[in-house]
Amino acid sequence: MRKLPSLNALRAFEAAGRHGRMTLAAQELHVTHSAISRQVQHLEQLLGVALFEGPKNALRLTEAGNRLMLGLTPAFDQLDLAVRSVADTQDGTLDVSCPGTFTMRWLIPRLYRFRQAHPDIEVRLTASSKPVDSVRDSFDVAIRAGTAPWPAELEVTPLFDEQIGPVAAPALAASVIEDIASVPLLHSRTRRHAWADWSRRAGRDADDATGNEYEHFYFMLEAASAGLGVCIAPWPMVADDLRAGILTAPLGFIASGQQYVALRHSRQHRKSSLFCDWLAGEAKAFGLPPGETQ
Amino acid sequence: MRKLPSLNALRAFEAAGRHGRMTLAAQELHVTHSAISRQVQHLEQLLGVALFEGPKNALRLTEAGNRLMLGLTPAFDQLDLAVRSVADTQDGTLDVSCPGTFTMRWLIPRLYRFRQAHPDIEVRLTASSKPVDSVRDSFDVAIRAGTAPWPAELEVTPLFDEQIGPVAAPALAASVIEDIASVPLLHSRTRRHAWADWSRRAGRDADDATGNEYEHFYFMLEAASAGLGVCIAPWPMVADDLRAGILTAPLGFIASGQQYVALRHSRQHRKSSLFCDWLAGEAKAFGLPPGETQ
DNA sequence: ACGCAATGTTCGGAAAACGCACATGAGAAA
DNA sequence: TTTCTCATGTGCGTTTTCCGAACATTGCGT
Repeated sequence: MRKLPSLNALRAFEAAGRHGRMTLAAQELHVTHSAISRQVQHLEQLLGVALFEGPKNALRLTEAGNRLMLGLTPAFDQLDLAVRSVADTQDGTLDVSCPGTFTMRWLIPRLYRFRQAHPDIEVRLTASSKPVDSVRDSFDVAIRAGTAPWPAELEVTPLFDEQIGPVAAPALAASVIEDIASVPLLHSRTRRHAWADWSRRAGRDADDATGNEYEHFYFMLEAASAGLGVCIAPWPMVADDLRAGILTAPLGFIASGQQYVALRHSRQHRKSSLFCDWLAGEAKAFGLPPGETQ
Repeated sequence: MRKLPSLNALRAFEAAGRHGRMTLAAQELHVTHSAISRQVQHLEQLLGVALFEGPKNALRLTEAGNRLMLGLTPAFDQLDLAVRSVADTQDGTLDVSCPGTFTMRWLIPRLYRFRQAHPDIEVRLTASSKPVDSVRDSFDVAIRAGTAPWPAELEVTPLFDEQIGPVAAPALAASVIEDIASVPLLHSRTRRHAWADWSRRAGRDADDATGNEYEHFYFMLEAASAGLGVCIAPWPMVADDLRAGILTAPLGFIASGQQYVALRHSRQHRKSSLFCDWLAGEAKAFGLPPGETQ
């Protein structure tokens, strides 16, 4: 049978023992030092032992105080963990898993608007493109490009269909239109079949990629912006560069057959819901590629 | 940074979840069911999730409730352990380490008086005669016979000097007085030199023990009581038998040079202090052997 | 000696926690 | 179907806990 003294007093003592100063504990717990002082004294009275010793301006834990700290700190940590695992409030952290380039090219440039709308929510981003494991992965929301079916236990928020097309620096636009084969066809290691896929969907002869291979999609895009060639890119990834005139899409965009979606646990989690709703809104406002035909 | 809700509400929920009934949780925590009900509801509001579901008379934990319980129960157990490890109050358990025969012959016959005086203290006895290791041994109080110096970090309460002398059944008293060598000199394995020590201190010729050897002092005493011989015994161990006429000490008692003491940690532990004070009182009331000359 | 920082103490007020009385709902028994 | 019992829920007033503010005390550094 447990016999616990005032939990509030235990919490105050633990904070004071951890900080070594009652004023710091008071700051952590958002009370005055005198409240901490009284709680610690109250606990000493309840337990019948001194927990601090030494002069006022240089308090030290007693041996009993040290021993109590050994148990209290992990116990309160565990309470905190337990509470965090179920709390569903409108503040706190939100873990978002997202492909790296999408994070950099689309999400991060827009995330400030979510922070403005929900300043109490701290969004933590993790780069990942791998298939979602709803049991093992510890995300709140995962953004992915792919095709249905999505894991049945997750709630799916569609963002936009993926549109792909050749993009290059504006100086290469005429060459691309006249004879695309005259321009180096850049590709990335992660999407080696990008050109073949695009050709098939665009109804063109299968073109092999003749230009350099880049380890990351982001590097390939930078090469294209620098005029080193033309590459196949999804519309969301290059939309801002197109609008800025850094890149151009001489042959337009076509659907790739994949879709961007946000996935979250079906359990009603307010922060996840808020985030997915916000994503959907941003995707809608994002619009379609210029001259999109299908 | 921890962010903990009302600890009181967490405690109420944990008890309700463990018992599966709010009324039982109320009993455990010595409040009414309505207090538990309100605390659980308050916690549900703070966390933003339901923790119980189902009809009033058959509440079940929700999935979130179950998950919270997984963390809360061990955390509260740890808080309890931590508090118990330092609490020094006037109730609870007291661990006493004591030589086995002293336990049986002196302490146990008197312990009921300590229990009467302090019904909230549960005394746990451990038999041991080995030298006290103040760091490794987990006793609150240790009773030992020996000589100074005692370990410096322990507080010493003297109980009585050890007085030893030959004891036998009353039927053998005359023989012992007339010619002690005519009676079997019993000894125990643990004190093989008892007769030689006594002889030297009594100013007699060194007598070798000629009687049976007994593995335990207690067995040897039983043999003496049964008239099988005479043995050397400390006064406290045989005082009650002498008073009852079961044994007699024809040649009286002399100091053995050893002392019985109670040892406890210098730290102010109330139960230990209470116990040592009581021991000292009982030792004083115990008195000296009859006809004690030195 | 003085100033500063840290804790300790007292008092009154605010907030949390509580008991009590009554309400509600579900299941069992008549 | 009705009634009873048991368990939780709700509202109100009371009690207890907790707190801030103001002041006191102590030790250290200048």
